[in-house]
Amino acid sequence: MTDTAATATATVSKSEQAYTAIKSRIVDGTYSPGYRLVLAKIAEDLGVSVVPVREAIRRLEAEGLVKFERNVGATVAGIDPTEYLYTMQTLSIVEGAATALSAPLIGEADVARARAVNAEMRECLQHFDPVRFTRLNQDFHSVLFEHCPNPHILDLVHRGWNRLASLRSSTFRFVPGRAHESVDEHEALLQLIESGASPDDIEKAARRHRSATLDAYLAQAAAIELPTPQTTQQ
Amino acid sequence: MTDTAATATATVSKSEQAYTAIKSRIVDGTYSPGYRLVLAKIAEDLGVSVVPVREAIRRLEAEGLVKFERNVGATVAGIDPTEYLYTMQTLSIVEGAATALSAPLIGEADVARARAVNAEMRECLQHFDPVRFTRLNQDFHSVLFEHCPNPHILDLVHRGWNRLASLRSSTFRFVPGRAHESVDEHEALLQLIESGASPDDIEKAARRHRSATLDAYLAQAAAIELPTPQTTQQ
DNA sequence: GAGTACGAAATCGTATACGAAAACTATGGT
DNA sequence: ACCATAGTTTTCGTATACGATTTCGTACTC
Repeated sequence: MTDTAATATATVSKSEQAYTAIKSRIVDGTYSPGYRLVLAKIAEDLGVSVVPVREAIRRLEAEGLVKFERNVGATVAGIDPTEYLYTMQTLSIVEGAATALSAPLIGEADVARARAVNAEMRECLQHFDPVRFTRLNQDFHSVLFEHCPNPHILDLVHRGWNRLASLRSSTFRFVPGRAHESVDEHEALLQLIESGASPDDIEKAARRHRSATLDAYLAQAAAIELPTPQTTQQ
Repeated sequence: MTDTAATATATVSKSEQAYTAIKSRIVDGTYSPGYRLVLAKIAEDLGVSVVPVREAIRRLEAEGLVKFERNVGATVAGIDPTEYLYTMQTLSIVEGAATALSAPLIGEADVARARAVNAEMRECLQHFDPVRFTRLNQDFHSVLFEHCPNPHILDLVHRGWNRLASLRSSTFRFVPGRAHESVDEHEALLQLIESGASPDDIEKAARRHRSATLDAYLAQAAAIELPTPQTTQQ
């Protein structure tokens, strides 16, 4: 592992290294929202100087994963219902488009794979395993949009998912009732694709699928009077 | 002017300065596609060192305005029919969504302003003034999406427009026949909005408006056997 | 006791410097 | 005449250093 990293180090710039390292730590939750990213500290951790770290952080800022304030420092972009709404809405749009554009390129093997994943998701509901459910959910949708022929749109989708991952979205999204609906909608989506439905219908369905998740969260958040908005600080 | 810049310098980081300066030079065409951005040279021009320039360029890379290659250097993102297609397709999606989300917030004053702009665009067609036409076109669409309540989507729209600007898109887009259609479609869009049409219909219309421009270009490009793909070099 | 002012510590921002990689040029061989 | 190769130049990549700014803690005043 360290070996692989070292080998890679030879061909990859340190700034790239830092970017990847920090990004994955944000996405996997090692650095959770609000966490203060002190340049010097990260630089030391990664065994590089501050310049590449700074550069990496600026790039992550552009992706919305990091919040950067002049002369103050960088923090992992915070959890905030409004941001969640923005992100989900944007994702519903770009993901819907990506799925529609992918649809004609999705083969039987892909559908079979997606079905297998969806079946596993059903199991997760039995054993109540939200973490695994969330991961599988990403796998499922990856199958749907991974063939998208427009790399710009695909990139936007990935950014959205990363954003959600960094927001530890499973805490948001795992509304049990909604999860059951979700797997049903997945099956419906697959059938729509299999049946060669129009891109427009597929797009609508994909979009609605995500919107529904957002709505479920909003409804719950309103009901429980927002347990999540632990505003800014870490 | 220099005065204003100097005053601003006091409160704005040099990296920010560099970012803004380079960005505007790309968007306004001072640095045209393929132009080589030599760090040291830009640094000298702006009176700063290479570090902030490098940072700025990395940020511009994230926005797709700059292409950056390890150990080789940065160039202004090139003109390339494929990229144009990707950008336009993406823009049609996000702009369509932005317009639909804005629509309920567009007031009579906005519509009037848009009409005035559109009238001017008609004039530009008489006097054949593509540059002004392009600028007005942006103004027109700004009215349509500027009220978009989702800043993420709005940001994506802006990035798309900047991208097109950097691609000197008027050379692409100003297909005379298409320009006439375009102003008509603008009027139709305004009427749709005035009549309180469903967001869905507005989105479709806005999206189609842009797709049609793309199609017109593609048709022309196919006909003239691509005069534009002056591939990479500057 | 609360609020303000001052000083120390932490952290950021950027210039400078130097090593490394790529691009270019010139020279020699076939 | 053309290709390969070695040397030179350009340009990038990053470490280090230091000044600037903010933050935090402490003491002082009202």
